[in-house]
Amino acid sequence: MTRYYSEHSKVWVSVDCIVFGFDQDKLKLLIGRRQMDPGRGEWSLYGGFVGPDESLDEAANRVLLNLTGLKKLYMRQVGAFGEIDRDPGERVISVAYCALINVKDYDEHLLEEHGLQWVNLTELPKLYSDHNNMVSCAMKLLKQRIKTEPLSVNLLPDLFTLTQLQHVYEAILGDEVDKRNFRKRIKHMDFIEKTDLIDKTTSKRGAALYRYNKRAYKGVTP
Amino acid sequence: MTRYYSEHSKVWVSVDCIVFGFDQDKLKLLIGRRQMDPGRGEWSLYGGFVGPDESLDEAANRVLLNLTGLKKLYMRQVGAFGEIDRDPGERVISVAYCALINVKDYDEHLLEEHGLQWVNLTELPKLYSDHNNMVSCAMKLLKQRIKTEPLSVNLLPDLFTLTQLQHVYEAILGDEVDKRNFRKRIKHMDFIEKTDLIDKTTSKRGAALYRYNKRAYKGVTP
DNA sequence: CCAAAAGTGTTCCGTCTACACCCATGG
DNA sequence: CCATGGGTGTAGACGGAACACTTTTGG
Repeated sequence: MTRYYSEHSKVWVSVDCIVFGFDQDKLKLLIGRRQMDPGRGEWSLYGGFVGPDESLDEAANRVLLNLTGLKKLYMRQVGAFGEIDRDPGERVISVAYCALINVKDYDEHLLEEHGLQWVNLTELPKLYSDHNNMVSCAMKLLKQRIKTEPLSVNLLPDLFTLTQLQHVYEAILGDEVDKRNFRKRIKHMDFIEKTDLIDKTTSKRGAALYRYNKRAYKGVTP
Repeated sequence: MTRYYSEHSKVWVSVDCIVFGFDQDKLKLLIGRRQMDPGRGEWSLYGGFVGPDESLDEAANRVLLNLTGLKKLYMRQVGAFGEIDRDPGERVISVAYCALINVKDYDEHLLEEHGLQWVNLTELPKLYSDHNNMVSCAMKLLKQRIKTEPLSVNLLPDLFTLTQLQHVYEAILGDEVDKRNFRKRIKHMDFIEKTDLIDKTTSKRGAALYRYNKRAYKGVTP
């Protein structure tokens, strides 16, 4: 089995998932209390070791499926983190992935089952190991990508109002956006289409519901 | 030693270096014939395994130092590549790094010593494993970053003419750039400063030499 | 009838783009 | 004196930013 590279040493490789959600006009992060040593009880991203028979992407998908019950999430690699002492226990290299999900899709009882919480990104506690660093790298990516990719729809239900969509932009960019300019920009995006449906829950007048049309998206997928 | 994670399996982790150079108005890549099995003799990026006592960045720096004799190169992580069968020999996860160097700084006899060649990026052969894929990921990054970072100066000598600089942009973007607009843009960049020196080797009239002023660079360093 | 959110256009300014000619000089 | 690469300015297009009022209706 060890035919070629046996003189070199192996290391543990893990994946850590940065799961962003959106609720109450805020960006949230899914974190939990670490359930193993070392660092048991510390706030931490959810992760897992990469097995011998799965690729990095597969490992990340497995962890995310386990965590959310959802397949086919929006998921992107953030990067590899390999400082020698990043993990207090052993030498572990970790590849961070970020995922975007709609908090409402998230099965509430999974929170308890895994001891997880949605926390506001602005109120993030100190996390285990270098996880805070991973989160800020992921945020940088997000801010860049939201300009070119229709990321935002991954954080919303299938049908959403333009006001909701605007709140997602504002939460990611950390800045206010002009409503009229925003709506003008959205009009030019073919992959966000108006439906005939109206949402009456948030206002007396009612707001038009929009939908993401994946097929119409002709963007770069880097 | 194996205190915490012993029930999980380890994998080999390597770093692969995508070394870009610039010469004769073309972007070049440093590749060599692979000197070990499997794949001995195939064109390949230069890489190495990550040792137990070095971080990923340290491993990449070690490989690059070994390869170029140069420290303090411009170097950035491209990403982790972890398909299960990406390496024909064994399961190896590789983290790709890209570096930019000035071909003229490169010690020619290292080429022979390592069996390396500078090849035009446009004439890249099939490389070992998924190295072609790594190269195209690195190119994408480069194209993005050249818009916000003064990457280009890493590919040139300490003193350079604006025409040379323009050729670097053109090579990276793969497109022609208008000379007047380009020079206008450069004027606004404080970190590229004119010197009193004149280069007479490329034209009869002579061209002003410019220099990169690192201290004046107040950009994002992501 | 009024509070609360939805919806809608215009103007201005800065940035990017297209474009063509003169300059200096070595050979 | 001429071929070669170096160097310069202006006008129009385009996109982003600032900005305020009307509409609808549940309570």
